[in-house]
Amino acid sequence: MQQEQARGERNRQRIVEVADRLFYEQGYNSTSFSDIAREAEIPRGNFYYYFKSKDDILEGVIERRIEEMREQLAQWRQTLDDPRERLLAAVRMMLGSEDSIIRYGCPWGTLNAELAKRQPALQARAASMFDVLVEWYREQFTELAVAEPRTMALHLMARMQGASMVANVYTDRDFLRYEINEIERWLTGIRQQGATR
Amino acid sequence: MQQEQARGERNRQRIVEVADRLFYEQGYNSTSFSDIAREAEIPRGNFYYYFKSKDDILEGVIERRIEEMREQLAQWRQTLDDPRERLLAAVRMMLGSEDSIIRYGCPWGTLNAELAKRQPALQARAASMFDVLVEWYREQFTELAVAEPRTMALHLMARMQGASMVANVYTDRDFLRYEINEIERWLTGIRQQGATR
DNA sequence: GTCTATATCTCGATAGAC
DNA sequence: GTCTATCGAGATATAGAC
Repeated sequence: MQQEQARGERNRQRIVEVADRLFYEQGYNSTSFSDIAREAEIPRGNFYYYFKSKDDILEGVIERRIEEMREQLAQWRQTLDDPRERLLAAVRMMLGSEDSIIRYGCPWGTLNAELAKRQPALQARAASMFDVLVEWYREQFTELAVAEPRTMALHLMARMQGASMVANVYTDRDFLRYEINEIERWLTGIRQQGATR
Repeated sequence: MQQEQARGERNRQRIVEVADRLFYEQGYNSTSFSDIAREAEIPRGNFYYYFKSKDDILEGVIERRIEEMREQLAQWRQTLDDPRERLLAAVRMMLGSEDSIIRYGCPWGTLNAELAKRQPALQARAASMFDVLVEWYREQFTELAVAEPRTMALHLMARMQGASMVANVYTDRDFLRYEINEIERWLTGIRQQGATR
């Protein structure tokens, strides 16, 4: 946990890495231990030494995704002075994931949508991934002195989710780029205290 | 098929109705024959008399959804003269499904997102549900003499999908209403040949 | 046409040898 | 700590009596 890495810590980490990818590409409920075991090259039975259940692996995946996002957000906050530029950087991030978004949708949105159906407790945990990003958006809108920064943050999320969803349904890269461009135009045009107008 | 309804046609129809609801509330892969059999009060074994596989039931569900949507769209086309009013009617339809959208997301979007992961052939069929609506949107935008009507249609779909997704993730009825209102404002403000401006 | 019984498979999870 | 063997439940699908 501290300076010296536990013997099994690497295995645990590898399980989470593989599960993260497979939960995204296949969905949570459609990914079995066998799938993860095969790709992580770790016997099925060993999983229960590192995690007490499949839900527990999901917990690890969510924590991992949150941590990665926090680091990315902290970096943008440090390197970019203008909150508007920070928001634009977050939107443009989607361009770097074009291929996977078109094939599998947004990793956060699709995970939440799947869990919302029958696993509300797990979905609530998955929603915390959204929280990290929404809260960061809200901070940037607040710095921009925009009215209702929280609502603006949710609106930005909705625009990105909608773009990902439709691009995924139609496997349409051009539309994804069009929508990203439109979101950029919207952000660029926002005036202080001008709300959405 | 024609005037006289086949003996088993009612059972077939009931299976599709129940499956339609359960695929929405639970997801396609997480809904079993037992689930459908229980609620439709039809023994598991009988399913294979009416459908040759689970995929075949999904096919029936998709056809049913498409048929219902076509009827709704035809009605709006008949009763509303202004294409802008028709689009607004389609957007406001979401208000009538608030509760279910917040709980389970958009029935079309979540089904497509689920199938896109590992069942591309089925997803392509599910995308045809989107086609019906997108094509109808496109026709209305064309009548409005807006530039790039097909892109506008996809954009409208994306706005609605994004609103549903975020409202679902946060179980946030107020945000769904806010987004619907914003979409209405956007549609109302569209000028001919003015594109998105 | 309708239903019961069941085959075959895979799932998440556990027991226990080493 | 690591691995094999296996459990009980539940999945889709089928066989065949009525």
